[in-house]
Amino acid sequence: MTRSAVPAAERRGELREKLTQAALRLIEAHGLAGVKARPLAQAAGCALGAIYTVFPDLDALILAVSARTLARLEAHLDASAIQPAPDAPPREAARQKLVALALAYLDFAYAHRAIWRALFEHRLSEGRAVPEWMVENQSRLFRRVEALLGPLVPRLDAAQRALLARSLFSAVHGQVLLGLEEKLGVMAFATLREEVERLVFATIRGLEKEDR
Amino acid sequence: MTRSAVPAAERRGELREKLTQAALRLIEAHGLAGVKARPLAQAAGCALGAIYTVFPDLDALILAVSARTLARLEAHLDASAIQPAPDAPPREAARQKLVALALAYLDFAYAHRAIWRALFEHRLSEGRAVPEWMVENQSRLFRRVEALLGPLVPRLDAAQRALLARSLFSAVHGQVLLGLEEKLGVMAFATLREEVERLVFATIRGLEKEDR
DNA sequence: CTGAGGAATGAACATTGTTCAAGCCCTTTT
DNA sequence: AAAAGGGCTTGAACAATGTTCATTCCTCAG
Repeated sequence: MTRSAVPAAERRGELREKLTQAALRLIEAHGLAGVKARPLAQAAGCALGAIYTVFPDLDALILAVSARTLARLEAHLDASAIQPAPDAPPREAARQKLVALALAYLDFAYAHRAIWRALFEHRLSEGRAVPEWMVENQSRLFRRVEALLGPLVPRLDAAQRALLARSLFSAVHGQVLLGLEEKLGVMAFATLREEVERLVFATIRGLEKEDR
Repeated sequence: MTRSAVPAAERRGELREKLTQAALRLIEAHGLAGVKARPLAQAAGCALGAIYTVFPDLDALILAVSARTLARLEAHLDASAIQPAPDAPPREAARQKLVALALAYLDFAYAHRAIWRALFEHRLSEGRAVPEWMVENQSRLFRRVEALLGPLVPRLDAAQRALLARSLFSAVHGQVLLGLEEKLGVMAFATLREEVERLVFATIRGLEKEDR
């Protein structure tokens, strides 16, 4: 049995951490395509082969970065949650919270463009399954929206609300995605922010009207 | 000067065509990552180096496929346009057309998943500009939406309508994107179709209400 | 018929991710 | 203290890939 001053398990953990950080910085600097084995090893100060002692392959490393990004995103959404006036009617409170959630999502994507993009750009090599903890993490985002829909569309049952939450999230995601894409022509961030707010609000109004 | 039975220019054109078709089939079979130089040459029945006599690199070839995909998409949208009852009020006609447009977009994406995805997955290597004909092609899609917004939000000026069209397109795009993504859990196509219809309709209603 | 010019070819190169035989270092044993 | 054992680390080597370019082959004017 080993009993060195620094246990093997801890050293492995440190290496994992250093590699994850290095990958994160590489993504921020050069996008997903910038994550290459040799620069990674260099940045983490380890041997080329050492990468493969803590990750089965680079895909797994990128997944680790994605997990961290999702955690950061959730923290950001929590921090950005607003507290409507206590005497506001529940409907109005839910509306405000929903708009604030969408804007917080946009803000995060804007502030951390590169790693946010990596979250969605990264496609696993053909035939590899997405780990279920990743699916679970994504579902949590949908559930945030779902929780706010109750007061707005009380006529819908839980299953329909879940679908609607997913749709709403997707719609906002699409706006953020194309809005931040330089490819389609630049758009001032402030303008994009207004557009997201406008569309979310309009959609809520429309949904409420139908539900009534 | 050359004057062979088959002029050089024509042979080049044929090769371009064969390579584009081969790339298209490869994308359909294995996604963007399936577009590799050697299989391409094999499929097109040409030498490896021949690829580089008609395309500067594989990126350009993929762009050629994308151009074709966009053309197909536009043709599909044209073919799917509906003609509302002639006595329907303009507002109602525009609503129906807008919903039909969104559904046609979804249908195309579903029917040609692989090449549709390729349209958006493909990122140019760092620092390369998107050709402006590509930007122009994308803008045409936005303008389709824009044209239908007139009767629905008459209070908005042209610039605001353009922004709104972009937002609407993005929202539908997001729904289609995440809806077809197996990653986030499967969703029956019929359900997705209903969801798109529901959200577009709700959004229109909400927008009209605000505009009134 | 011939040779010059240009076009096509695929071997060779550069850059990747990934593997694994070899060596190093730490622990245990004598 | 020395040596044997064994797991961990290492980076050279391999396979796959995009791209280039010296060579080859073809075409056709003379």
